[in-house]
Amino acid sequence: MYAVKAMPRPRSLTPDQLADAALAVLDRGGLAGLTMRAVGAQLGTSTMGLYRYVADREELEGLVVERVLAGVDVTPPAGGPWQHRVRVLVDRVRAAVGAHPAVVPLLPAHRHRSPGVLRWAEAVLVVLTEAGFAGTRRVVALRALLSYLIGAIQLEHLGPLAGAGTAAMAQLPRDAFPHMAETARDARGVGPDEEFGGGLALLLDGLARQLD
Amino acid sequence: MYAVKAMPRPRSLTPDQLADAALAVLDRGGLAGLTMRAVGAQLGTSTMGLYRYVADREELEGLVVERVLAGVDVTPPAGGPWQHRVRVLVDRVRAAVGAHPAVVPLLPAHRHRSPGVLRWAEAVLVVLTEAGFAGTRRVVALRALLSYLIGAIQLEHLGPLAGAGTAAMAQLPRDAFPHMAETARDARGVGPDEEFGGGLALLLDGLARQLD
DNA sequence: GTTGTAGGCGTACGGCGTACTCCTACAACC
DNA sequence: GGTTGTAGGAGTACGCCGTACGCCTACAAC
Repeated sequence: MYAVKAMPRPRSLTPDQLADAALAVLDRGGLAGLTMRAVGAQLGTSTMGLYRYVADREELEGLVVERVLAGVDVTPPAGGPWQHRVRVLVDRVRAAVGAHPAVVPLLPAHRHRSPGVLRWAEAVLVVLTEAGFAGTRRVVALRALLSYLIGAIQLEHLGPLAGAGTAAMAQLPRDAFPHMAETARDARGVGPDEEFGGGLALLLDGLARQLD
Repeated sequence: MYAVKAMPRPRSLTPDQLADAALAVLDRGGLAGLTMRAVGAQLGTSTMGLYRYVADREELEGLVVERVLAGVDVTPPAGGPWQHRVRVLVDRVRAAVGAHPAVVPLLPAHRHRSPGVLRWAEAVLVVLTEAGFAGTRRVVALRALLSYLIGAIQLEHLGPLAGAGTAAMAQLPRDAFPHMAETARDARGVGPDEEFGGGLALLLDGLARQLD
């Protein structure tokens, strides 16, 4: 090992500061507003200075996703039936994302390299394992929960049941879309929590049936 | 009604041609390659000529999504138990998207204004209604199926179980992620069809339990 | 023919991500 | 405390992107 001849100038930003700044920009201006220039300005530094910390914009997005997910408590809930414990873990993610809706489009692409997601998944697996799942069933259970979570979050924020889409559906020609029109009218009484929780309950019921 | 004094030059492109060209570009170069210039070149026309047919790039993306979804047969399967009928409808969407994986990132944003999705949803509702679902339950059932479908498709194409993510998970430190490491090893024996079908089966089981 | 409308095309602008170059601050050594 | 080497910081510039705008032209209706 060679002797170190000189140590460079120390870094003036922490990754956390960078992530915070990027998240602030994202919250303020949406995904389209999340540009290298905007984040640089937010930090009071030059645009290109960011590249000392991230390789490219994609990595910056990853930091933002991680920042949002870092707010999720991944300690498995202590007591109660396993369905309740899973639901709590799932709801925590939904709540964290709900606090920063603009990250929703970033989730699918950055999910699989997020340490936060790994820790969360480990917690879910703890609960599932204690409930009696193992092997292929456990694999499928985790993936199904993750699929539903990702999909439902996107539906909720990119096309909410209470949104214009449902209103338009309610006015579809009744002859061509009889059930859609009726269902859209029924949907007016269903809130986002009820919708999300109801779908999750279906999945959990399906899982419970496997344990019999 | 006033007499028409002159009729303009007729259109030289059909929306179908435009959608086909855009889909070809997307299949060839991925989402990043889908640019107005590239689609113009594909059609042998100028870039700006496209704006005679679409208001902006977003509308072009919508055409592509619609084109892919147009390949989905939305006639409800005739016989068999309702679970099977739903599964067939869901699988058709998965197959259509699987033929053009690059559209996956476009699905969430364009789903809610796609006539193809409306027709598909109507078909699912027909089956659900005949199975005995109505009111809020029917609403939640449809949204849950859609959530799972959207989420599972994205997981499948943006972070497949057979991909690098799972391999990396299998090598996680066993002390910090005991269940993840084990589950990742278990996952090596689970194919994409088994994964998708297994998760869907959980949802359908949960729905079946509601009917009792 | 003549006419009026809309299609086709090219130019140009602002904004993006980012490669590259220069200058500078600073920890480690004598 | 001066010297030195390294990496940080800032700025410039380039090649993309989407798209606003204006000119010319093809063509159906009269």
